[in-house]
Amino acid sequence: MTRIVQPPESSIELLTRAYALAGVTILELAESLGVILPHKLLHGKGITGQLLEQCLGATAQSKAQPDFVHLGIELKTIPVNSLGKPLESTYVCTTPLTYSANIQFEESVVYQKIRHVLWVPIITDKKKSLSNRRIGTALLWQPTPDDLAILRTDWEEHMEQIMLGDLEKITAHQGVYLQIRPKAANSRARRLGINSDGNLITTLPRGFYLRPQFTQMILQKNYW
DNA sequence: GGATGATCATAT
DNA sequence: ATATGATCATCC
Repeated sequence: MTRIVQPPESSIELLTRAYALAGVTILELAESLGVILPHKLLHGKGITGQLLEQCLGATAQSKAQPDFVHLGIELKTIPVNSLGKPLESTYVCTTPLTYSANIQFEESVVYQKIRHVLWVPIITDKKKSLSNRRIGTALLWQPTPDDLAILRTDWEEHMEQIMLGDLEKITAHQGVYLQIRPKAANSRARRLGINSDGNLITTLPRGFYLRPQFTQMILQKNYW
């Protein structure tokens, strides 16, 4: 998608733009941008996030960088029910599977993406169509020290398992706030990884995700 | 009903 | 081919 909106110059400007979208439906947003919505969300799972990126002036890249690089802010749309409860987990970034060097949590892509997030709730009724989902009140958020302590521990445990070459032992059951799940076109997709003997292997691509319990806590703490 | 593992579209 | 944008589909 082409960018027709200039990037916001400050976090305040970004938040002001986001607030102005509260109450707008996805159909209205799409029409204002001249975008035709897919008839089924199955064939346009990422469209909501892409519409928000476009109208908020995100620096449209597919990189391991926050959406607003100059502000260090990541944009996340999050589907919520009428009570504000998240309906899905939140993808963070690709999980490195050939990891070896000594890297600290604060240097990780996970941290760079999570340290400052503009959450845009999308009020969603899964029985209804994408077009009548409605944008909620945005929240500019940073993790608390307690949040960070848990996220750091989760990340360290995941990365240790990867460094030990235990890729096939990874399961979504692991991690308090941050989990690892498949992130691929399908279950036959393969990426390079390292096994417990230190040899290169191919394995299922994975991504880091935030559990809904965590994002629910974020939203409810900040809206209530 | 909620979580895990699987999947779809697009940009680069 | 891989990363980002996510939600779907099935199992418990």
